[in-house]
Amino acid sequence: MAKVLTSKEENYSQWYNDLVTKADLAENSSVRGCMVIKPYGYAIWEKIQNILDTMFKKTGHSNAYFPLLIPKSFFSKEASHVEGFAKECAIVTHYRLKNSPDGKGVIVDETAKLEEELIIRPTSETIIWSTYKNWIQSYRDLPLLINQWANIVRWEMRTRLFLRTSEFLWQEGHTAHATKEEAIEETNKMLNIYAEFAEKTLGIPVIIGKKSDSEKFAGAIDTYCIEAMMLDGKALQAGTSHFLGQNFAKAFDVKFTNKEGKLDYVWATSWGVSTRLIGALIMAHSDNNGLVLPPKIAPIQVVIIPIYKNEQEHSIVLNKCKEIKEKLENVALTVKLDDRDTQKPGWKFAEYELKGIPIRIAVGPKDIENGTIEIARRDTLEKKLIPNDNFSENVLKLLDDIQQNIYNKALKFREQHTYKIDNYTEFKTAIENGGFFEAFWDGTPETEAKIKDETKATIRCIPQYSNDKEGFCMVTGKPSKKRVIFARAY
RNA sequence: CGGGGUAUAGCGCAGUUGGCUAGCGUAUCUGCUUUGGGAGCAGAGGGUCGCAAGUUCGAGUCUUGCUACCCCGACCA
Repeated sequence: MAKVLTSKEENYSQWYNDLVTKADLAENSSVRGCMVIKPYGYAIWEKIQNILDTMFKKTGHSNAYFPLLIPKSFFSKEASHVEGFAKECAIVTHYRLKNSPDGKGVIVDETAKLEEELIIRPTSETIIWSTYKNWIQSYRDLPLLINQWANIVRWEMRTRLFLRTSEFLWQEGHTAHATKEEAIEETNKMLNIYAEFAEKTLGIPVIIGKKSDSEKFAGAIDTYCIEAMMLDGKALQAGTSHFLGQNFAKAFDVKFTNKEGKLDYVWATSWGVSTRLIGALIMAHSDNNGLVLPPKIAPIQVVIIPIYKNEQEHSIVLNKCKEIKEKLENVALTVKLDDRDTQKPGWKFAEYELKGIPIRIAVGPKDIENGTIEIARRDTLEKKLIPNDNFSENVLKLLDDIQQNIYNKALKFREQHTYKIDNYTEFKTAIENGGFFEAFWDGTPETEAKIKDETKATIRCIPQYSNDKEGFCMVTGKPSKKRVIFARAY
């Protein structure tokens, strides 16, 4: 087979870039740092949207849409929020262009300067909370459970397709509650939804935990996250959920009358996942032949390729393929029949492997004669012949197997690259090869900064679930309540 | 914003001490043969050599300036 991808052993980042472009997921645009998401990549995003959206609706959330542009003054209302985002905001200053005097193109019309400059949203807390102020008066208006699917802009220094781009797509949930407990419960609920989605649908095992103060969202009391391990041993934050306390309610004066008739500030949460999940999907499962997609997220689950020598064989084989397609569609699978005669079967095999289609079915004259079909699975690259009657059940079962196998493989990989470590000198060496390191930390920002400075590793999260006893910080030797996860991260 | 690199056909690249008609692979188009793992042969089309100025009889090649992009840092989901 012709080699189209750089192997991931040879150059991991190049492998990733090759994969994204060759599998036709996305490409760089003429705007620096912004990507064009191509139809196949966007189809994956649509699957992510559909499945998550259903989960949000089931838990009582509704979608709404807030503006792209936010008055600059809104930003200064919550101190740590401004500080966190100020350095990466795009600003709209004018509203009109005019013909350039030299006749070459257009220039900004300086007379059309905005009274108040507008910020292109890097996140929507401020515009949303300024709106919620008018929506909430009484405990009867609560909880307010809103989500929006949107694009946002953060002016990034260095970008990579899906993992970090200046503009990206995401969903952001913003909820308001009458009590602290209820808001905390919401924060956890959404975090668990993300974890379930990552594991069950994307086949990516995640560690659920809490961020240290330095990694916290600007404006949050607590930030929780799910962290996944990529195939190079680096960590990727796959979703976040924030308990915002009353910070934004106070900043935007959102008060309600409680059951006792007293005025109080509401309690808030926000939570989000982005197109970065597509990057996670790629780097969690793929191999040197291309993308490997879990069946539940694959835009096409089964591809059928007819094989024939002449027109007569073609019509017989094609009829069989159509019959197979129909049967599989009857059991709710998404199936593509690739009957193009402009490409040869071998070319198609390689192409659909590159694109990560979970199952490939090939039908040729020999199969018709023997009453079989050839079925190949993408995750293991195994091929086998199965009887051509009653194959639907086989296919369904195989898809389940693939989904499970992809998850198991990723989990095993993470376990093999997760280490308990108590000695900082050993840590400094070991971190070079990637992986997650469970280590005791004294809980101080100083120690955290020292480790980051010396090793580029950060605390990915303080895990929610662990059965560790207390110990001593690997750097300072001070007492520590539990182990935290250190890793280098995307 | 620092340090390094690149810019030649859609994509990936070569082009020597300046030398006359700018080439290779791949993709594209046409025809024939092929079709169970990225087909073969024959032919064809496709270029402001990043932009601007300079040196020269002559510049893809040398000089200067500019611009864009990539990689490594700082910043970040």
